[in-house]
Amino acid sequence: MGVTKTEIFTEKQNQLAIVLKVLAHPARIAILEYISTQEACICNDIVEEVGLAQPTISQHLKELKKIDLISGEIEGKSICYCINLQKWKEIQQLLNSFFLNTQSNCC
Amino acid sequence: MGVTKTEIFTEKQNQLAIVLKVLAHPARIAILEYISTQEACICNDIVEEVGLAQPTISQHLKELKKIDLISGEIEGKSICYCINLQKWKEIQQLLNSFFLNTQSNCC
DNA sequence: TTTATATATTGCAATATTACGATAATAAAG
DNA sequence: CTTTATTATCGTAATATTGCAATATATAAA
Repeated sequence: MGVTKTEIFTEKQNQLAIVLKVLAHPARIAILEYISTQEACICNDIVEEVGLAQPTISQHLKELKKIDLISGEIEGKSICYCINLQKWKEIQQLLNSFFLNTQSNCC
Repeated sequence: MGVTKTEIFTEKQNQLAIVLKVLAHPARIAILEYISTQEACICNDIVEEVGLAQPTISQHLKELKKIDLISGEIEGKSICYCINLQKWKEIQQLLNSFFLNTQSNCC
């Protein structure tokens, strides 16, 4: 089939999976890392930095925006992408509690 | 195309993406959570617990094993699956450093 | 050896993802 | 208004993922 059976899982499990899925691509990891190193907000050279075609980067940015991980503000004719710190920390906590709650207790 | 251009990314970016991809499915999250709640090592009722067909669960377990996140020991006619704590902590650290290094400094 | 139980593998259909060329949309500059 | 630069969208090809029925494999019990 190719479609995930979300209905049999909990809200939390699905949400965590969605967030992880967005993060689970080297290009999107690279984009996030690159944005974070930029002093100013001028983040329109992601295309050159990452090395994928412009439509591909645009698509990846869209996915990051979809879960509110980054936000884009129009700055002249370019757009400034920034990490949404609140969401960032939210995800960090989501992952932390997952890792803390899920521990081995055998073997 | 549909194939990720791994060659243009760093080793770290690719590794992180692979690990996140494995975790990025509600069924695999559910499996890990279920295994962690089991007192003993007898973890062969994952199929009933999660609610997917047996071959599907087997496939998900295979992916978790592929990155060494779980290990399966033969115990009679069933197999005991356990979380690999060392790998678990390794991933946790990998994620932690990613989240610490990647922070917003604009907007 | 036969039967029952548990897990793995194979093969396949449905859907999702990745990447990019072509093109549209938007806004500053001339 | 036209041109230029930047980002978004559309359409499409190649590949990956998800899920399951059918079947294979392996081990314990009878």
